[in-house]
Amino acid sequence: MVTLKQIAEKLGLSVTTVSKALKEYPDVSKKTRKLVRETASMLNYKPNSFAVNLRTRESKTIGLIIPEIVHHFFSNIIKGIISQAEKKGYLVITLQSNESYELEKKQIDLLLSKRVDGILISLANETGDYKHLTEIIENDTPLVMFDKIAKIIRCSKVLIDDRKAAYKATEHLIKIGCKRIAHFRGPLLPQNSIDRFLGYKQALLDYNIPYDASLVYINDCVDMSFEEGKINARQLIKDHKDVDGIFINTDLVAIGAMTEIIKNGIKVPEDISIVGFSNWFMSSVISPSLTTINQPGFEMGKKAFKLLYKEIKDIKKNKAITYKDVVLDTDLIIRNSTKS
Amino acid sequence: MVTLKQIAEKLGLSVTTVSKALKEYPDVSKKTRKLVRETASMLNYKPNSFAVNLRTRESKTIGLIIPEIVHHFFSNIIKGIISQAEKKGYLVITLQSNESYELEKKQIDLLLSKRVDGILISLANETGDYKHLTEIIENDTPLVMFDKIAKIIRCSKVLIDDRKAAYKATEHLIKIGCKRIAHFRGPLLPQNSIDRFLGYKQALLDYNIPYDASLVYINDCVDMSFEEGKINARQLIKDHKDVDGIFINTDLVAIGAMTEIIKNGIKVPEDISIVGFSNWFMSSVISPSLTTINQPGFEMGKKAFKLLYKEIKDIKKNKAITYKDVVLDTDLIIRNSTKS
DNA sequence: CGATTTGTCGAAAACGTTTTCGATAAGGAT
DNA sequence: ATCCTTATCGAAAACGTTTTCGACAAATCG
Repeated sequence: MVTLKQIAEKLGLSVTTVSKALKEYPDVSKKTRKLVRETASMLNYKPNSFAVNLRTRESKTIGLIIPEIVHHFFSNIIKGIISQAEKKGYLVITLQSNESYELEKKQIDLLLSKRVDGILISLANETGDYKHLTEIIENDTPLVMFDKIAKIIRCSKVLIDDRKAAYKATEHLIKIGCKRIAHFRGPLLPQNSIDRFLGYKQALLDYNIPYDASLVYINDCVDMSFEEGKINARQLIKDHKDVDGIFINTDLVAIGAMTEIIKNGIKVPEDISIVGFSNWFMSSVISPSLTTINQPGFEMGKKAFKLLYKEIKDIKKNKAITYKDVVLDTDLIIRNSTKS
Repeated sequence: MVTLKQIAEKLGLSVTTVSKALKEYPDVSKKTRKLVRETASMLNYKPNSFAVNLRTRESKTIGLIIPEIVHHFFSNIIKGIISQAEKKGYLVITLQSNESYELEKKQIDLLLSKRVDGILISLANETGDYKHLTEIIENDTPLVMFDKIAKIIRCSKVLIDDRKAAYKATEHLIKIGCKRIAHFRGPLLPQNSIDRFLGYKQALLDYNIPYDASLVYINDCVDMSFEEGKINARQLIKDHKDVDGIFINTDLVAIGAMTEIIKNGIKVPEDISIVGFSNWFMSSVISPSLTTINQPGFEMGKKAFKLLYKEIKDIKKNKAITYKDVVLDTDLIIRNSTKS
């Protein structure tokens, strides 16, 4: 590996001058600059980033912690983050918390000890304690949370308006004539679940439909799976013969529920209309195609990185950083699982 | 940030001794070791990884280049890689080539200049020239290719037996009684396409079914999309009224084709049986569910990292590295898009 | 012509580790 | 007493950059 020193010796210059020549310093003549440039590219010189990191105290690398990589929404976010980071010359170290609080903690420690320039995180469902997050901030490492956030933590956040989205979804069911609308809300803890539930409830309220707690199905297992949808659907069919609409937390669960419902001879959307959440690709492909809420994953990733980038720059300039909450809007995508 | 020097001064020791005490060197007394340990953890000391990297010439970080992140198979691979890397104390920098040769080249440059300890790559479809790959090897950076590989390059590879898998798929169609079997092979270049095509052809040969080139549909656009399947299917229906089976390069395309076929009043699997490739999650969920080939993405990722890890260790010990080709087996998953 | 500015360069410190090689003292053996 | 081992520590070099500060010559100015 060729170093500055080698170039310097070859040209009879000092390391200082060579370094300066390569970085547009004004106090080196055009002639030597050209000379240095040429031999550097001739020898295929690449600055040793370890040394640069040590000297400049930054690594041009950020950390990303996500609950689950194999997930249409999240992988879109990852893609958005990486694409934006690359534009600004940053690399992304990705870790998966597997929805585990313990892992999340360990991984934050790992990233901090690697001295990444900033951290992007979407919280695990399990996470209820935030000491590990405040540790990031105390470490003066910029932090931006997205999607699964903790409201208490003082940092920038980018999220979608789950409440509004759930409201839209439920409102749609109401407007097409549903009277008894169930809700599969998934786990209890995460803010997303709560907000979606609140949106659902608000819509019922606004349209004078009585709220019935027995129509809300909770699943506290960690992963929101296809099976979960089936189980809930089976239970729902048994419990409530009169349900004519369901708003479901996730497309995957919705698809599970829909297949189970259809298997039981109930027609979708004629007997029961279903609205999902996330707009997974497959939702447009199954039959009947699923009415759902589109979450802009790619945009969310891009935005999250942009916020982080700004904080990194601000911290370097010793400017006070201002925390922003960015709320991305969602679209209701009407397909064939809801009657028209 | 607390450094070795600060601990040393606080205890009236030298930096050397502190460093040794923290790393189980034998020439430091148990008493001082304990003392150093305690104050280090009290002060929340974390070694500056920039300095460690510079000194030890390794970053405990590897690079990963993948054509497309938002993809069930690939994101499973990523997950496998990251999970295995984490076990060994390695972090993963992920980049996406977007199926572009130029980007791929740039990203390899980026990773090399970051001095990652090794590189894992799945080639872009566009890539036909391999100079950037040999550059990695000349750089003494371990390289392992997976899935989309270049046979000529001397490095370890992990791949699935596309040929055998395609053979299995085609054989299945033959055994259930199909006589005129079409093949949507996707783009021309990548080895996967070629091998799958060869497997298809071999199966026909072995079962004495004449090969008809007009039954093979090629798509040279870069992304294998849902639309592509529809277009091909439309063409196929027009060209050949007698086709009773299709083996399709990718589940996504297969699903596109299937919806188009059904839309045209042709019954699946009664009139035409369809076999896909990849076992995307959604394939089990659509109706009719899709018979397909299961690609073990997670295992592939794990295996790829394991190979890379071994090479990294061997290079450090100056041991000669031996290149391995690992072939992972696939399963035919029979569902409802093929008659029984 | 002396004084000052401008244009080029290099010495040296610093970033925080790791590791080699001695140094010293204490203890044991002879 | 001398010699050798053993245990414990530290000085110093090295990794390869970046950046500050000063040195020197040449050019400009009054």
